[in-house]
Amino acid sequence: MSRALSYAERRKLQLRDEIIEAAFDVFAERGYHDAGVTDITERVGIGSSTFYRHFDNKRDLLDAVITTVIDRWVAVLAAENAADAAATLGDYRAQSLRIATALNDIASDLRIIRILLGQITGIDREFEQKVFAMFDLAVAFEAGYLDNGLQRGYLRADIDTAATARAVVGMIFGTAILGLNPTIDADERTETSHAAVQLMFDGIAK
Amino acid sequence: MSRALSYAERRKLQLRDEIIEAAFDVFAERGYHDAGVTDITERVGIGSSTFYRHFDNKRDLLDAVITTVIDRWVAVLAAENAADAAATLGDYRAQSLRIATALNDIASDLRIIRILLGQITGIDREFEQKVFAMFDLAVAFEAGYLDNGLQRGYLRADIDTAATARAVVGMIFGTAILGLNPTIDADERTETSHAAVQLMFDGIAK
Amino acid sequence: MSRALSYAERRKLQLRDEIIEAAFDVFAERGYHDAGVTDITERVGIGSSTFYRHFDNKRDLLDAVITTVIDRWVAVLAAENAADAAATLGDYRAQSLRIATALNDIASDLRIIRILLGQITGIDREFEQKVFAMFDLAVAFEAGYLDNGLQRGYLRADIDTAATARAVVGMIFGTAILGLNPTIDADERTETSHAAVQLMFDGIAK
Amino acid sequence: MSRALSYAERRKLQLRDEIIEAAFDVFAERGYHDAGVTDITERVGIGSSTFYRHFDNKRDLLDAVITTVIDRWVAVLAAENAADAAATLGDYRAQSLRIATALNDIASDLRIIRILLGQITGIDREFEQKVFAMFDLAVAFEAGYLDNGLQRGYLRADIDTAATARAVVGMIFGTAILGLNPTIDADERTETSHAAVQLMFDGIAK
DNA sequence: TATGAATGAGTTTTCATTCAT
DNA sequence: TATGAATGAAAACTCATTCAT
Repeated sequence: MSRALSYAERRKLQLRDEIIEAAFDVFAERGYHDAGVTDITERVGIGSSTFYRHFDNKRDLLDAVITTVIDRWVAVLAAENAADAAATLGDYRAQSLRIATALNDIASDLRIIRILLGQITGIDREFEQKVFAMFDLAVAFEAGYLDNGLQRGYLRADIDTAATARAVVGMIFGTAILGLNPTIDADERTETSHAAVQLMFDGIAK
Repeated sequence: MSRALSYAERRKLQLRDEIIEAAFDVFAERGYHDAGVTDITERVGIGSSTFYRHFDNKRDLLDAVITTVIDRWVAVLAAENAADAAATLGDYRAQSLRIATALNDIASDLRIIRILLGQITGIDREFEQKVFAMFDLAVAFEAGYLDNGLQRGYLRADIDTAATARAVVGMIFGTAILGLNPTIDADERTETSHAAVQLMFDGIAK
Repeated sequence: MSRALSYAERRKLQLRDEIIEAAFDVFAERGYHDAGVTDITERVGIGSSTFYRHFDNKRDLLDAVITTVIDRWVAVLAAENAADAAATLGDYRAQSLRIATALNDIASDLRIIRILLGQITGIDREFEQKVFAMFDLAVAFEAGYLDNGLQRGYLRADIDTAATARAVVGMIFGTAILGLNPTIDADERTETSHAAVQLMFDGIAK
Repeated sequence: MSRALSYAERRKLQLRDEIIEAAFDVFAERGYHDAGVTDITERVGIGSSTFYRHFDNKRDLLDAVITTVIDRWVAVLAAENAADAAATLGDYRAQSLRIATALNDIASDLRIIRILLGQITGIDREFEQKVFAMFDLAVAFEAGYLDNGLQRGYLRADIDTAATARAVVGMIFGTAILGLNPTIDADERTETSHAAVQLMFDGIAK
């Protein structure tokens, strides 16, 4: 049983969170490489070396940032984690819309997309692997849903669930990246999200 | 009529191309920021300053690289530029498969995806804009195809062509990014591509 | 009323001054171009990048150096700034000797002459302009003295005060440059200074 | 007896002179350090390595330039080399005016002043020594004239000829440097020159 | 012989991280 | 504990000089 945190300890955790929050801004605005540690500490209003009481180094901060983000994504997926929850096509469509909406909410914080999806290959291999692991997880979830739908018989029998799961997940993250384009506004992002769900279920053919 | 190039001029262009080719490797392997100019010149087997006879600076080289790439992508799209070419759903499906296959061929050079899609927000705003402009172009093409299909009457009347075009293009580039994952092999990438086309036309619903 | 400086602020200003002082040595010994930033930081005993906490760049340091010097020169001239102070030829001769002695004292720090007069056209146009502006100021002062002497009637009526002022100022700085010659010792510099004053007032004709 | 030069030899010497002439422009405009070898070769219209057929290196070219200049200065002084030529004050004054005019003519080519007097301490010790040697020579000449005048009895008996010679030579070169100031025009330079001669003989006192 | 492409040593400058206060 | 001054390693870039054609 963990004892209650002392004031100082709570204060420390809070400052850590403030740093992470500032890092969201700065990493998103300038990109990881261009973002200076002092850019972040100045935004928080602390001295630059205080940063090192909370993180080992700049790379460590990025880890904290993406862990926070990935946890949130995974939570959304996990909230719907009963792969066999959808008994009918209607259930599944409703579930998919819930997920799409939830993910869209997260993605509406464009900083996250900029940091996580915008520089996948621009940091280092470890970073890449983390993002790919998240992709894998999403694909596994999606494949589970599709397999369930096949078993239940409400999906086409001829779909390759693994490949289709990748296509669906690719569409989710791909549209999120397109949504970074400043020429696209929030409404258009929502419309795109809905179009993606319709595409997924019904396709475009008459 | 441009006169024939002298030997020296051809030699110069050839070296320029060798540098660009090496940059494909190095930028893809290490990312733009981590790639040193000397990493590239060493791979070509030239002195570091020779580089500067061919490019103004490292950033200028990246421009040459992405221009090369974007030109190739656009050429693929432009090769199918008759938006009204597809008279029937079958035509359109065939056309889409051709494009998907061509893009997949390009994307099979994973270096391109790593450089162009892997660090969109990690370089600078100008780089971002170039990639987004390419996305816009692809979306405009796709929307044209869809509008044609609507007019011809072989597509569902209820689709939002703009939003659907974004969903389709997002799927294309999104699956390309997923394809960077080393756990995915070339066959799986092809399967994903086919699944994407099927998804697009028929959806998953029975 | 400016509040007292904190210890850290004083420390910072002191280090800045130490860098400037080292720059006097190094710029004088090696010339601006040949002087490396590390030559200066090593002399101060600091790391090379510490320099950049105090100056924007090497050129900025030169500005600080010459500003310091020009301020000193101007202070000497300004200390005698009452152009109409000399009522008689004797007064004026005494005043001229005072100025000559004061300038000679400054010029005895040969580093100053080496930096300021030794590379007038060797840095950039901005540097040139600053030195020329200082010359102009000296000429204006001198012309003021001469005009006063004409009015008071103790100078030859036929002198062209503007041209003569340039000749006098040219002599001052010209002899300072000759004084850089290592074959000339301090005594000879003083003698030259006195000869210059005598020349100025009496000429050489019997 | 040197045999006549072949065409090729004459051509080579001519090109050498063209390079020197271009160097006058470029060294004067940009200063020695900022002047690139290619700036000079481009002005001549030759390839950069052709330069090295005529000069060992960039520094060697500067030597050729200043040797040319110093030779010209010395020729002017040597043209008047009979130190005992002036039998009367009038003779000497006339001689001084001739020298002043001749030097002024040379100095009207401001490039020379910019190169030779503008960066005395900005190149290296050898350059400095050459300029100082030229100063010494001029001082020795001037001291010879003054000694002659003393002996002949047409100059003040109380002048320190060595120190006065330095003052006079300092005035000559000092006013030449002031003349670089773009606010001073050719007429003013001539007036300054005359004022300097008058100052030298008569001083300013009534 | 003349060329200009290639060279690499050298310099300035940046920034994540450490340390003295 | 918090600070920010100090650090030094690293990297882009320049240019006098050489070399292959």
